[in-house]
Amino acid sequence: MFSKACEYGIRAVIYIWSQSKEGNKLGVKDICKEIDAPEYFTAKILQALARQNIVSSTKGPNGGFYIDKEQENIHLMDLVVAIDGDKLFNGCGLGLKQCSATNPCPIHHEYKEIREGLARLLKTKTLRELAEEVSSGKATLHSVI
Amino acid sequence: MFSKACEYGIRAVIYIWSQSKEGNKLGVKDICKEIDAPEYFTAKILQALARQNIVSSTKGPNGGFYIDKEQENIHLMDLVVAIDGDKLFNGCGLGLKQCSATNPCPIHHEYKEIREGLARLLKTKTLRELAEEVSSGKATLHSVI
DNA sequence: AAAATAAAATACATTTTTATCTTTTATTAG
DNA sequence: CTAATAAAAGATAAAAATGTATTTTATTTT
Ligand code: FES
Ligand code: FES
Repeated sequence: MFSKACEYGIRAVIYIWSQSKEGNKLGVKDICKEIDAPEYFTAKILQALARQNIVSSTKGPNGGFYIDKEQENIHLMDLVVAIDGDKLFNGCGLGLKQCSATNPCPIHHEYKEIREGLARLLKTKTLRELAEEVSSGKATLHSVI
Repeated sequence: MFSKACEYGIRAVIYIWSQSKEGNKLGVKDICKEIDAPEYFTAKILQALARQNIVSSTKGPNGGFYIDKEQENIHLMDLVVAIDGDKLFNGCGLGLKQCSATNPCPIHHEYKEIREGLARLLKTKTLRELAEEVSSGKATLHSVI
């Protein structure tokens, strides 16, 4: 469904959110240890997200990634689109060049429902809510194998 | 969502179904022209599907791909799993090593619904139904750009 | 039996995704 | 100001997905 980059990105950002209290910043190493993701690869993803203003970062001692006031109303959808683009939400399930109701593929109507259900989920959930689930212990960002 | 291989495979098999009347067989070239898919790549996919008994084939003159009596009750789900596996239907949306209700990721409950909705769709639809949509002109297997 | 046909198998090539390592730049602490 | 720190940027590499071409095998027609 989502790319690996997107999975790591979501987990990383939720973790940053869950730890982002008054100016507290997190280093890539810490993040990746917590969410069980490859360090250099995840760093690239976070850098791209910082460029797109989904998260904030500063260099130097006590530097790291954090959440800014302006980023407080970001939805999961924004994050996913920033990494994977919007093909998943517009594209045809069977790969036709364009999804269209007037020229539909055989699963268009049903697939559209699924696709829109997913979009609704991602648009509804804020990163704040998801982070809260983790902070409260109701959800986790790494398997406990 | 689905891999390219799976998209081509679904389109190809639906087309074979839509044309499979009394012993009529279809060559890869014809199939790919109709569904606008890369020929050699699609051939591989169809060969794999033939090995897994999702479609039938014979070599030689008048040979090609066709649907056998034994393949008449195949659902779209069988086809998708034969090509892409079942990770999409079991795996965690955020890439945790295992999806589990007792150790859920922050989107587990909602994602599970989406995932199961998709599975329901694929399990409900038979290839016969989908082919009928195409035969009757209600749906198409290639964009009309 | 020979020629023609079309899938099957094999080999190869390209592109995209995922992952790692090194160098540079910005920031802060001392 | 200097040294230490951590992200940013750039270079490489490995793996997987996608795509193409060639050879082999089975089948049928003549
Ligand atoms: S045309 Fe295929 S999903 Fe809309
Ligand atoms: S644990 Fe993530 S979807 Fe179930």
